[in-house]
Amino acid sequence: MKIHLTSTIREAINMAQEKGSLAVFELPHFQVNRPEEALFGEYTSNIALMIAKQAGQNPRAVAEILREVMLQNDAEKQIFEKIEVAGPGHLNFFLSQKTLGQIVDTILTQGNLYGSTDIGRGQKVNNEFISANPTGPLHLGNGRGGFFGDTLARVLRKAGYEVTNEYYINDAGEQVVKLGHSVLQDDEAVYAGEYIEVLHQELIVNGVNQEKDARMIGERAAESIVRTYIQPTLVEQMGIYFEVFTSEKRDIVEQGYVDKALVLLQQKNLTYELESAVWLKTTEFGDDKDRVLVKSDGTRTYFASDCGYLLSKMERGFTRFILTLGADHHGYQARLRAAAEALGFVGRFDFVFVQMVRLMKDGEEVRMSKRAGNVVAIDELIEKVGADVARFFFLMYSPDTHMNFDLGLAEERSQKNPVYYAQYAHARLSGILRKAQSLGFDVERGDVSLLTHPKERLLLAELLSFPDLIAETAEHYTVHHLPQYAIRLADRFHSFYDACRVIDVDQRSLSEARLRLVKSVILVLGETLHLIGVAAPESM
RNA sequence: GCGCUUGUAGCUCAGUGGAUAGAGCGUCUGGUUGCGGUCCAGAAGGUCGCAGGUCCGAUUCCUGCCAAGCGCACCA
Repeated sequence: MKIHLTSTIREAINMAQEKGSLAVFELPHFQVNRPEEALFGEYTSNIALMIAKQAGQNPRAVAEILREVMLQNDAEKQIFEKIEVAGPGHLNFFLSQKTLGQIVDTILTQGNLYGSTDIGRGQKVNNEFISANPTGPLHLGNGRGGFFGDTLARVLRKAGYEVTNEYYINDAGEQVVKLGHSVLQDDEAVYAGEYIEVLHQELIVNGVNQEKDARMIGERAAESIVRTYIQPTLVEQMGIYFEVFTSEKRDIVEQGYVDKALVLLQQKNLTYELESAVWLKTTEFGDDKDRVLVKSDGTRTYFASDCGYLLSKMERGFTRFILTLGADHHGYQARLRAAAEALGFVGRFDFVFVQMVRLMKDGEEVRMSKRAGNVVAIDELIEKVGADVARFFFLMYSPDTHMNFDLGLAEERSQKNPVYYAQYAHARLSGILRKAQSLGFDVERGDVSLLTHPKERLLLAELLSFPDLIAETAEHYTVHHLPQYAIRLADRFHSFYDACRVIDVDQRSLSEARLRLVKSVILVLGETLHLIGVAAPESM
């Protein structure tokens, strides 16, 4: 609708210019704002003001001119009920009953596909997220990034992108050696927690061969952690599916990607030797200092592995990389971007940084976890508050916010939690439909032009904005707008429900119109909950 | 010292170059014996961190400062 209105305005401006009532100028970029509660339509706030500035005319006069032309154009289409000029030169658009009613037909025809677009058609997106070191259970930050990446993938797919969810396992570096020492429980141990105890028992005490090499032990422990903690948590608790798990050791190093990347960068003359180390000229691509690829002792850095990994992604034909990282990794952005460019990647490379989550209880931060040692494991939180609550709660907030998750509140007030509010609306809607069907109402044929109540119009306007929500989220990764939309839609529905009786045997035709609206809301709310990744229950 | 992120209602957080800055929770008042009360309507509560700048207009953009979190390796 946003785009539709924009083009309608554009058309009006052109016509006014042709008639000479507006000066000719280059049309600035402008947007039409979202539906506003007080109005049942949409409005643009600054177009007339912007034009007035360009054309050197009075803002209110410009708004009047636009209004006249648009009303003329609209005579046949009947998109608007009225257009008014208000304030310092704002145009308010009130959508017609016809336009609003059509949305129900559209939704019921398109079903789950309502809101889908093809803006991403032909684009292969690599969506890498979590990629936690295989040195312990997933923590809260991993959980937040995981939910984010997963829902982002769902939205991108709905917008027509071909998305590959990918998890990178850093199983070749020093972290694995540290893990090995930890499992051996020798002087160089760094990780602690119940899971280390378990691994110590399995691999050392009950180990078949008395292997003491830290790297060997670490590699075995890492495999075990991925298999017994990380993957079950992802699949069973978090509901996240990855198409690809890439092992640094097996898929990158042993497949020769690091070597290939080094050769390629050398051929491009983007490396140099200094103090017997090999450096990549990342400063030529915006980094603030060059980075070492091969250390003076001849071993490769982690960054060299990253270059190999980027090369492997490039060979798989992606046109866009999305990399969701913990905020503590923001320092890598410049060098990874530089590396991709140096290797010849020409697509879009987006970074999302997820800020840390502080778990609060009784006003104090909860730092320790029985299972995971000095961090809190995501599956422990899910066991406490449930997967739907954890997921919805994390997704509600922008990744930029340093969020405080109040555990006490989530546990005690679970009935008041927004996720239940949205789910309850879905259950209630479903209940209405069931009842209507059992009473023999025709839920297919209602005349939507009867939906003229203010609460009905507000609900319709909300449904109307769903496709914009999908498009915006796919473009700007504003995933947190989805839970907010679910809450707002549920809110509009409850308000409508309170004011408008749906099932009424004395007003059959009105009931049938409202039942079609109810069906539309079920579809859109259900789809929103599905994208968020929580249940859309038909009863609770 | 440099960099990234953040600073909006009592709390957790949305939002925006424009008309009276929003939601949930909490507080207060009312409604609802009716399609599922896990509901609805309303009220109170804000110098949008501080100070400058750009602009007709800044909470939004720019600069500086203050505060919080996180980074600044030939570690991963």
